[in-house]
Amino acid sequence: MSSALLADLRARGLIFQIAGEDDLPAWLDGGVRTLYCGFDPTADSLHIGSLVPLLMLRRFQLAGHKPLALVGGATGLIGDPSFKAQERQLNTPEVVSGWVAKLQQQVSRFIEFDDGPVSAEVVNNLDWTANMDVLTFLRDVGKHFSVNAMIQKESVKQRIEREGSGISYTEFTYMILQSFDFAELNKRYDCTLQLGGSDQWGNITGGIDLTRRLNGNQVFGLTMPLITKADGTKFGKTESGTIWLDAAKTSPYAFYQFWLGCADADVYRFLKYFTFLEVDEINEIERADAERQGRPEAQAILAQEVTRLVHGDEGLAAAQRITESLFSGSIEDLAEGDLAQLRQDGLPASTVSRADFPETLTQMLTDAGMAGSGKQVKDALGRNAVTVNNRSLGWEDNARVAASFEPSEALHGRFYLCKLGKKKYHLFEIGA
RNA sequence: GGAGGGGUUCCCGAGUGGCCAAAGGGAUCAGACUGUAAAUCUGACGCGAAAGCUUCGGUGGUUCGAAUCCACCCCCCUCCA
Repeated sequence: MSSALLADLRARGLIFQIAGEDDLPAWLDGGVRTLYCGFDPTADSLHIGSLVPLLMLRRFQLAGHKPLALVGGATGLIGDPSFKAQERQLNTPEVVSGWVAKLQQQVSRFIEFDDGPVSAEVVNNLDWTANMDVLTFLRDVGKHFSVNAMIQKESVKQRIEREGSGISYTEFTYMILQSFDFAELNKRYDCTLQLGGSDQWGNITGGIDLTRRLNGNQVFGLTMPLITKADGTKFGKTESGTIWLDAAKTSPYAFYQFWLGCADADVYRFLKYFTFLEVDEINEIERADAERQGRPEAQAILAQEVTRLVHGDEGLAAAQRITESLFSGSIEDLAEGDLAQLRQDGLPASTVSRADFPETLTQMLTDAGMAGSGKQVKDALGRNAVTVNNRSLGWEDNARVAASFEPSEALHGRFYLCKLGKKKYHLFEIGA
């Protein structure tokens, strides 16, 4: 039943370390097991960094195990110091609980809740920590931890040893809290496996030790590799910031574009990490791409698969509609309804009335969010990198805003598709 | 509580009285080349169309002139007690 799962995960490169490696395959094969992975509320949405663990829960579920998604209502109040260079700012309980509610909803999209014995559940560690008093915590939980061992953990080492940083007692306690979660889930749900990113190894093994001491049970841990990019830059961030899972924060279109822009050197690896396509299938794609000249197909497949997983068929369709019209089609062919639809679909857009035109294009495009400052627009104009409905504008047009948005050039009387550089589009809807 | 080190533009990091909007690197943006790639090369990179305006932890002061000197304050780190 499940050593096949481990083999698949290994083939995908999704396994970094396993605690209890010798016994885990047999344990998984022996029946329905409950496993969990935690997600701390550090923002009002998860970002794509959480995608691998989320899909991992689903992979286990598909293989016949019961996943628990833990949203850290308690741990989110403390802050995980693991491999963080600096102490983090505490968020207020109100803010955190608001985030918890959002994450619970988000997490739920990736796992199946109505699936018999392997039905997923969402749990919150605030449930078993909120009412625990300090003395009980210190006596029943803290007593099992050796500070000597804790300060040896790689995850907090730089905070303890490196000059220029430090760690508060609060954050130092995080590991104990997370360990307690595992022991508690073991007791409540018979949970015997914890998943996490490789940065969670220290916290996971802490939980394994505590579970053994508190409950006398052997439990397992599995970590996934840190997602890296071939060029060494951080995965999941772009020029415009974090790629969120929330459609309101990162539109399906932007999300789709993110994956489409994936480097050749990364794309096949990412297909294995982020999709449910079979490894053989992915290898086949890679071979086909290698034989073909020019543009590989893998990015399009990756973008399609992941966007569908996160935003559903509708979100994917919207993203592809926009992409198609901007990069392949010609904008003159777009029907009036299509343009309105693009706006609906999440193409950056704004409505301006002629009476409110600013003095300069630099102002107008900066206001629209197309550039961070007028200087950037100036630079782009100077290189003929700005177009409005396919007509290129130059620096000399800067003060001629109205002339740049000639009524006679409007699409369907009111739309102007403005492009800055090669990829940045903005739809202006201009009324009288 | 004591001693010492430090806080510079997104990040790292130079800069100890004018030549400093502040070296260098990274990141980012734009152009060429391309595949809406990569690598490479070029330009931009506090704000502003410009005139000009605002920055070097904070507040005051010295000076014709301060990121640089002085005073006080805040924050961080290390060691000692």
